[in-house]
Amino acid sequence: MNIIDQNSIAPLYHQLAEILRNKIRSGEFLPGGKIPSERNLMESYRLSRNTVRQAINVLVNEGIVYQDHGRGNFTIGSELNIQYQIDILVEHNEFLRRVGSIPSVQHISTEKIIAPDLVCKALHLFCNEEVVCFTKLFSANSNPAILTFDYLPSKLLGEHFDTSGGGEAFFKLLEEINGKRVNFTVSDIIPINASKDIAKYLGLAPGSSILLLQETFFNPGINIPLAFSFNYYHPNIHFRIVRRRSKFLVGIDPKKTSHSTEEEEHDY
Amino acid sequence: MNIIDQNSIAPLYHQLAEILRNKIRSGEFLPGGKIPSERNLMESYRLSRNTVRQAINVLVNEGIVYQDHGRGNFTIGSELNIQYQIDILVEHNEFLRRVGSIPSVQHISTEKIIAPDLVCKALHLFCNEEVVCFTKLFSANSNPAILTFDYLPSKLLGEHFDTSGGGEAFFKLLEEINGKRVNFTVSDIIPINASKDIAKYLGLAPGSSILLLQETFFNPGINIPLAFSFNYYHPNIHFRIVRRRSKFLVGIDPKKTSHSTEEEEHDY
DNA sequence: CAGTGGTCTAGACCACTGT
DNA sequence: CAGTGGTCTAGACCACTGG
Repeated sequence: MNIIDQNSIAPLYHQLAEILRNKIRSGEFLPGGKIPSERNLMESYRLSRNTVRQAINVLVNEGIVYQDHGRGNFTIGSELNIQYQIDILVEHNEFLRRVGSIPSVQHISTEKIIAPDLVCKALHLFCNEEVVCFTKLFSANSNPAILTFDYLPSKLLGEHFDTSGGGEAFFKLLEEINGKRVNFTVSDIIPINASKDIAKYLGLAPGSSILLLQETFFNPGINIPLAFSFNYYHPNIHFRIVRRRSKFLVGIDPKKTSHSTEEEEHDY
Repeated sequence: MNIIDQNSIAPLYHQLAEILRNKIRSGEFLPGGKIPSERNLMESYRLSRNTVRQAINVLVNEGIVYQDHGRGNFTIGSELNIQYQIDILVEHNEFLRRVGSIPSVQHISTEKIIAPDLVCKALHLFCNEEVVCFTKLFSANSNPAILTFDYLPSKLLGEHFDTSGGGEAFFKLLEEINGKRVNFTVSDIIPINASKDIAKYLGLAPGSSILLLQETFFNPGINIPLAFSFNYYHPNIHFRIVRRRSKFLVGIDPKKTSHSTEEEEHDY
């Protein structure tokens, strides 16, 4: 699929991003190497410059391409490949797949319980409200990778209660129930020592240092938390971040606001 | 500064982003509230729609604005404010300032040492190469927040060796020396138990669970690591991530490639 | 239905890089 | 200098939301 389909539902910039992404993954564009110039891509795919740039922007945000003014656009070197990209919302299975693993999910339990304090607070519930907790273990190549506890208020679940619910992404369940698309989540990354139970599931020694991701799911009408998750990560899953430097000050009360129409470039 | 300066060095979209950002911070745009529509902003600031969208895109990427098709653009609710945004590269001081703290830096030491193994590997050095290690403690409101160890190969430093180098951002030093702009870094987030030394600097009990950020600095000609840092974070510094859901499949070898010009929308 | 964001085009000029 | 990415405009049409 190296052709843009003008009639596809998928936007052109997305199709082009997909094409370029595949060429990077397949090695057709060498790691650290140059990709065709934007004007070149315009002609090759019969797209406007803005659309080409939009596509490349997607790849830049994914951390697999970088741009160098006056020189060109380049792929990121192979040793810098993302391990766990944390600023785009896709399900755990997809993440594991992306780092080259064969993912699998084991459904451990589905229980109605009184919401733990933290969950209560995160979901704006009353003290003794009931939630359903889905417990799952995601594995990569049969090795335990992520242990998840997903909490959903019983009142939202209604008649949907279903003890199976195995490999499904939590998103999908949320959307079936809620009718609304979950379009973002907010997570805190917290370092903890694994409890005996958690360590057992992840195949670690009790007390091992691991990462806990506390995630709250929101629907488009924000400020209304829908659900909450604890995600415990096996140390083999690396959280890797590409931080790009923004060219201009991303400021809060700049120190020098005295000059009226001063340019704002700072080197942070 | 609510006016766009057409003659400023700063791009128009950046100026508009700054204006909107300030209105969000000041509370002029209520938390969770709607901001003016894009067409409205076009008129108010005499900008084209694309430029307005580019500005808003900056804020979306910063996690302080979200977009809702057909409804409008909204600010993120106050309780969701970013604690530590990890996908834009600014110096630690600026981060601390952004979460409402008064930052300060204590320069602890500058030493020439033989590169530790991890540093050697990260910087592609020979086994016994010499590096300079800058140790600093960043505080927020006088409370210890981040302990950093910055490593730079001696051969890059040349005559610049300077035992002071206190509060300067590591970036700036790198750029002075290297002449090139550091434009991104790659970091791994690792959970550890604080050693006695580290715990002491951060005012914690030895063995406390904390986050370690191992960061490698690259210059635009990528694949050439310039420098390396260990950053130990006090648990009071929260790492918070906003994950947005991408509307389209961000795919690897999609399972269904059978259909020739099939649309690619999937719900991950 | 009117109003909103989402996508796209065609064309322009600027700033930076390397030869 | 030619070639590259960076910014910007003016205008168009689509898709989604809500009354």
